[in-house]
Amino acid sequence: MGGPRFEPVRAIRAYERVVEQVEGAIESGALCPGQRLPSERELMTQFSVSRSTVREALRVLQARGLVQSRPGDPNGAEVLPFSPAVLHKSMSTLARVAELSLGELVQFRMVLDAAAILLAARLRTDEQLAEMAAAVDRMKGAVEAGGDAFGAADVAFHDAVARASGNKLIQICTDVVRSIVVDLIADKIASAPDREGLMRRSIGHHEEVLAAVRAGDGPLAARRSRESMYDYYADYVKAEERAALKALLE
Amino acid sequence: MGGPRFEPVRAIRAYERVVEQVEGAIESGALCPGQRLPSERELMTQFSVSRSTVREALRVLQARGLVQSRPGDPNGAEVLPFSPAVLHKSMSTLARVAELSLGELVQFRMVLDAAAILLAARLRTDEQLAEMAAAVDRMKGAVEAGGDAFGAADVAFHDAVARASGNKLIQICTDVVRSIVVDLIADKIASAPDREGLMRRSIGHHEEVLAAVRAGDGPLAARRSRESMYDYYADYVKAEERAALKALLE
DNA sequence: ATGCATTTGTTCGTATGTATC
DNA sequence: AGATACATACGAACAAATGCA
Repeated sequence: MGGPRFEPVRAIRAYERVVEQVEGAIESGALCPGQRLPSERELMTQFSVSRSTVREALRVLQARGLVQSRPGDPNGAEVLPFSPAVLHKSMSTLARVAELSLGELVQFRMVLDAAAILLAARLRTDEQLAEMAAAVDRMKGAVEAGGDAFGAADVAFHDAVARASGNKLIQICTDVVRSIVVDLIADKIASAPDREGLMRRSIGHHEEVLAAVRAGDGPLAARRSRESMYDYYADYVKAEERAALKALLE
Repeated sequence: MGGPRFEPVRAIRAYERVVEQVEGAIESGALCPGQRLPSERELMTQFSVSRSTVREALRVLQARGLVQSRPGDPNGAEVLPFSPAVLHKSMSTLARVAELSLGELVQFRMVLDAAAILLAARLRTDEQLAEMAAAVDRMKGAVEAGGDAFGAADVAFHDAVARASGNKLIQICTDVVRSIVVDLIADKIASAPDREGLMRRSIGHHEEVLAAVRAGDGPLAARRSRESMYDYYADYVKAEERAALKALLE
């Protein structure tokens, strides 16, 4: 019994090996953001493959957000710093293709934002607290000025909170999911009947959260954050999904 | 003031337009998983571009996990059902390139797993509860049998919980982050001094969580889940990061 | 500011291995 | 087994864009 366990030999495409090598060089740090890859013609001699193969590999690397090539650039493709754009893209298609409901997305935001705020309440610096307060002030100013900059100020607040949480993964994921949710219902928000009232109530919620963060009361800040999010989005969530959201409000 | 706001005209590559059209057809539902794209030669006539351009577009679509092409297949590329593989890939590179620390990953798991368990405690069916109990039983059996199947049973438990949460996004993200964490420290776990003791203590934690789920006490289940995860992973996290983890234990 | 050389974007033709009928 | 259609891969060529002398 037993015998040697042979791996099934799946045909590795030529371009895949090129991708693997370049990807490995980037992830190992041998290639740093800002550095340039050799030109396509140079790469084809180094890997001894054709130009078409090199180009297919470069397209894949570009789709993964690792490199970027511009036409005519004598320096070759540029190695990019990490950006959550690819993560954003794959989560967006996940939301569409895997049929994520708005309720699931909002619920995810309630979980992650509350966690970020709980951590921020305990780990924040005074400077970060000032950023949050400034964002809330800008939200107030936006209401007076007609509400155009309200969304941006709201994003700034949540981003300041996410950064203060000290967890880059939380920061990136909250940002990605927030923008997806906003995309889904931007039109509905814009055409809401009592838009100014919604904004004022949202500001009140944010001030309550901010006060709890200032006081260092993480659990209270988290609870208020969940309530605020529920209050703001519940109307747009299908009725049968609201129960799942309420389950987070204890 | 104000004038017409012109968009910067970025040169759209030919392959990008092919990608956009096919991607749109898939996301709009015009192309369903299992269906086949036209052959490359057919696509080049339909889009009136060359073969290479079609191929580069197909590479990008493949990198995004939307289609898959096999050599010699008379039917052309296959439209794939959504898989979190791309999400997994981009989060993995995020973990490496953006220098996510183990502490951040574990903290993220503590947040998401606790949320999943809180929801599961309130929304689970009896059948799902039985699945969780069965998984814990298998963990026990694995310890007797030498610990080989312990990890798989542990995964099965957390997967059952995530499914019972009713939130596909939570389910996918917990799975992705769990596998990344496990990859990072699989060797350290395997060579732990008192491996059997670790497993037994982990089983005890899982039983406590399961009891709280059975009793429908979500907050208790969530707290026990966070404690369990902290207890299991804290040793592998850098000392200066442990404070951030403890902030979640209130 | 103007060419010039080089690079990428794109096209076309061809050869090869492979899967299906 | 053979024919057909396919994907893979190579190579040569031209246009557009870029950087540099």
